[in-house]
Amino acid sequence: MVSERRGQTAGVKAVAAAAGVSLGTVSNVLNRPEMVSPVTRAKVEAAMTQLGFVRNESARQLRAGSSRILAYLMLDAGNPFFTDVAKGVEEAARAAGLSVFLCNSNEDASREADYLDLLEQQRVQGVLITPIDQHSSRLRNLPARGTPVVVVDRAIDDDQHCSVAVNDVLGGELAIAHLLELGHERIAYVGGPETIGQVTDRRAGGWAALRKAGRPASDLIEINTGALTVAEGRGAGQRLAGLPAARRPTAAFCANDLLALGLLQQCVTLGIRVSEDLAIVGYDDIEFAAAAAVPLTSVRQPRQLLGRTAAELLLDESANPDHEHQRVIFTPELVVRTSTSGAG
Amino acid sequence: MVSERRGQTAGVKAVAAAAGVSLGTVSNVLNRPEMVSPVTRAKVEAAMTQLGFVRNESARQLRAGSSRILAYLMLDAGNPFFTDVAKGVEEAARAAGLSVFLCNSNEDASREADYLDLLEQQRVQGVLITPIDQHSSRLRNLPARGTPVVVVDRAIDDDQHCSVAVNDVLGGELAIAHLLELGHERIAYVGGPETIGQVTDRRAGGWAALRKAGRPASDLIEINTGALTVAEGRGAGQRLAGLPAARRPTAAFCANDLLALGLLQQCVTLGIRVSEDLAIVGYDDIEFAAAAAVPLTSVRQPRQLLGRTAAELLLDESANPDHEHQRVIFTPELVVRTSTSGAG
DNA sequence: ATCATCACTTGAAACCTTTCATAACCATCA
DNA sequence: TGATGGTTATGAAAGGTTTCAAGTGATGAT
Repeated sequence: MVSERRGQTAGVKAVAAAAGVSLGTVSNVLNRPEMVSPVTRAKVEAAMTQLGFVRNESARQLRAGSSRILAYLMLDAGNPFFTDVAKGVEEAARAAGLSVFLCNSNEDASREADYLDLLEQQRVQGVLITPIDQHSSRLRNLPARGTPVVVVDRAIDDDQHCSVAVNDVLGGELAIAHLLELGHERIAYVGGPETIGQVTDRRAGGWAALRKAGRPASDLIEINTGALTVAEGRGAGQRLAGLPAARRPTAAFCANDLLALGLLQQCVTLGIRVSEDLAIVGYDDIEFAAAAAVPLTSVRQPRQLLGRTAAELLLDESANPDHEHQRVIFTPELVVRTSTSGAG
Repeated sequence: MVSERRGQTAGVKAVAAAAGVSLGTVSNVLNRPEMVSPVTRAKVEAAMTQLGFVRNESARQLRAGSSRILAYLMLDAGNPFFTDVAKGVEEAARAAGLSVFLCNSNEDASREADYLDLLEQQRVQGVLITPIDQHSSRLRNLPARGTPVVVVDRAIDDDQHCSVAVNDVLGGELAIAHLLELGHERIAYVGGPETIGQVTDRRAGGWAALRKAGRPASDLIEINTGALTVAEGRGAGQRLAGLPAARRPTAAFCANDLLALGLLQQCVTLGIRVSEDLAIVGYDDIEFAAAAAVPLTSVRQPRQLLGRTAAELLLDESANPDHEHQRVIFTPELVVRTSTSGAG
C-alpha cells in the first residue's frame, strides 16, 4: 500500500509510462481520441483512472493558448435580475461547451478593477460585464490586448466591443408617463449612485416624460441613494416619510426593484398606504416584485435573453474572424400591478 | 506606428529586453519587489506599462504551483440565501488576498460534476460547495488529490473535509413545533427533491416535532416539489388548493423561502387567506421574506457567517500544516411574522 | 519483390513563468 | 591590501502539457 502525499498528482508522463505508450499518445487520447486505436486508447484510459490522472489546465492553456472559460462580472450578485441574466449566459455558454465563472463586483469599483486584472491574467476566453464605471480605461484596454469583452445591460458606443442593453431611457419614460397619467403631480425619482449608468439613464427618461407632458421640473424630485439595494430603499422610505406633507411626493419611481421593495416595505411599516398614499414603480420586474406585500408595478426587461445574446456575441467574436461589433438594444415593457393601480 | 496583432502580448522576456535587465529581475519586480533596487524597479515598471505587460497566470501557476483563487460552487445562484453566503465567502477571501469565482450548479447534478472536474483541473486553491449530492465520489476524491474542499450548509461526517452547517433538523423542529402550538392539526411539508440534504433534514425535524408532541403521523402530509424555486412553490399551491376541504392542510412548512413565497403568492391569487386559511412557514429568512405580500414567518440562518466561516476553514486548511477537519454547526432561529400569527 | 499508402505513434520543441545557486559589485574593516 | 559581508542581478533549469514533423509497420497494388 503506497501512501501518496497530498497534492501528488500523476501527470501525462506517469500515465504514458503506466500504459506503455509515449507522451504524445496520451495527449492524443485527451485531445483527439479518434486518432488513437481503440486498444491503445483503452490502455491509456485504464492507466488514467488507475493513477487518478487530472489534467493540469494551467499547462494545457499555457501550451495550447486557449481557455475554455467565460466570465461574467456582475454588478450585484445579490440582485435576482443579474442572476437571471447569468442564467442566460450559462445557457449559451453550455451550448457551446464552455463554462462560466461568475464574479461579483458588488457595485465596488476597486473590486471590479481587481477582477478585470485577474481575468485578463487568466487569459479567459472572454469577459461579459455589467460595469460600474463604463469609461474605465481598464475596460477599454482589454479587447486590444486580446480579451474580448461584451458589455451587458449597458449600451456603449465604443468600437472596442459589443454591447447588449435594454433602452433604459425609454423604460424611465414609461414609468414616469404611467405615473403622470394616473394624475400624480409630485413624483420622486429614487436612485443612485450617479456612476451607475442605469441610474442616470432611467432618470433621464423620467425627465423626458415630464417634459413631453408639459409638466414643470418641480414635479420631479430626486432622492439619492448610495446603492441599489433593499436597505437603501428602506432608507429612502424614511426620508420620504420625513418630508412635510405639502412637499411629500405622491408617487415614487425607483431605479430598480430592490430599492422599490425596500421602499414599499418601509411604507408598510410606517403605515403609509402604497398606491393610495404613495404609488411605487420599480424596475427590472424580478420574480419577487409580483410577490411583494403590494404587488409591484415594474418595468420588465428580457433578463435571460439579455445574457444569452451577450454570450452569443462573445462567442461569435472569438470564433468568427470577421466579427463586427454590435449594439443590441431591447425594448422594456411596463407591467402594471397594485402598487400603482390601487386595489386592482 | 507598429500595428500589433490581436492577442499579441508582451511577456517577461520582452520586458526584460526593453528595460535592459535579465529575466529573473523582471520576475523579482513582480514577486519580490523589495529585493530589487528602486532605480531598476522603476525601469522595469516603466517597460511594463509601456509594453502593456500582463502576467500570464497559467505560466505562473504552472511553475509556482499555487493558485490565488477560491471557488464557491453554489446550489442555486438565484436564491438570495446563497448569494448572501457567497458574500461571506468573498469577505473572508478578500481579507486573505484571494479572489472568488462563483459557479452555479443550479440544482443540476451533471453541472455540479462538470464544475468539480473543471475546478480540479484548474488547480484552484480550494473549493467551497453546497452540494446536490453529498455522497458523490467526485466530491470525496477531491481532497485526497490535493484540492481542499469545505462543504457549506451541510454537515458531513466525512473525514476528508470540513463542513459548516446550520442544524436543519432543529430548524424543521422549530417550524413544525410552532405550527402545532398554534393548534394546527393538518400540516403540509412542501419540499423536494429528496436528493437535497436540506430537504430531508428539515423534514426529519418536522417529524421529530410531531412525535414529541404526541401527534399521529397523519397530521403531517408531504408535498413533493421538483426543485426549491418560486415556480415550484406556486405549483404546490395549486395542488394544495385542489385537495378536498376535509383533507386540506391548514398550515404549510416549506423547505425554503422561495417555495414559501411561491406558495404564498398562489394563495393570494386563489383567494386563500394566508394565516387564517393557511399558515405558512418558510426557511432561510431571505431579505424578501419580510417584504412579502404577507410577511413570512421563517427559520433564520446566519447566512454571511456561514460563508465566512467556511472560507476561513478552507484558508486554514491550505495554510496550516496541522489543520484538523472540523464540523461547525450553527443554530437556527425562528422568526415569527404575519404569515402564521395573523393580523399581528 | 517493390513501392506507395494508410493508420497510428513517437519524441523533441515550445509555451511563459518562477526559482535558486551563483556571480558581480560595492563598501567596510582589519 | 585583502578579506568579509551584504546587497542586487543573472541565467539556466524546471514545471506539465500540446504540437508537429518524422518515424514505424502493415496493407494492398504493381
